[in-house]
Amino acid sequence: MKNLDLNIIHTSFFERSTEKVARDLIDKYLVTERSGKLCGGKVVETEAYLGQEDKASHAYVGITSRNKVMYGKPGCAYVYFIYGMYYCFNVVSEKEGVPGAVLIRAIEPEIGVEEMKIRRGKSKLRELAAGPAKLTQALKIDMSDNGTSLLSKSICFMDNGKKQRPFSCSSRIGISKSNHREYRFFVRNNKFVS
DNA sequence: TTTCCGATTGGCT
DNA sequence: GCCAATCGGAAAC
Repeated sequence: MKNLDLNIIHTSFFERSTEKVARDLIDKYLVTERSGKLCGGKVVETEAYLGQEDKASHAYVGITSRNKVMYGKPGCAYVYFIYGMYYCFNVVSEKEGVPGAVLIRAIEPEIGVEEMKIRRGKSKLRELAAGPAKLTQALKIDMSDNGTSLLSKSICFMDNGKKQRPFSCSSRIGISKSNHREYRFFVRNNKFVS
C-alpha cells in the first residue's frame, strides 16, 4: 500500500445539506475493516437523496421502519436490501430529525484489493466496486451495519487532505420517479464510475 | 393477506 | 440491449 495520511471525517461534515455532503464526499476514502482485513478506496460516484420533497427518496413517503435511520443522526450508515439480493450503502446527512442520505455508488479500489477480488469473485479492478451493490459486496457491508456510526475504525470515511479531482453532475441512475435536479456526482473521465 | 415493484446485477441474445 | 433472479417494504384490499 502507498503511504497514506488519512484522518477520519467527523460528524460536522455530515451535518450539512445532503447535496453538499454528496458533492464533498467525492475523492474521500471509504474504508472498512472486517476480520482484520482493511479494504477501501476513493469515492468516485455519489447520489443525494432528500426528504419528502424528493420523489425518488425513501423518505418521500414519510418515516417508516425501514427509512427511520435517514431521520436520525448524521454520519450513520443507512443500508437497505434491494431486488431480493443486494445491499446499498448510504451515509445519513442533515441534522438529526431532517431526513437525507448520500448513496455511495462507486469507489476506486486501492486498499485491500486482493481481498476485494476474493469477495467479488472477479480479478479486474474495474469490476470490484463500480456500482452500489458491488461496492457493498467488496467492502462486506450488509444490514448489520444499518444505523451504525461511521466514525469507528471498522467503517468510516477518511480524508487524505488532497484536492478533489474535477467532477461532473447528472440526473440519478435507476430511478423511475423523476426529479429535475442533478443529484448524481462523479469524477470526470474515471473508469471506476458505474 | 395480497399485490406490486424497486436507489441492481450478470448472463444471454 | 434485454431480462430474469429474488424478497421485503409499502399500500391496497
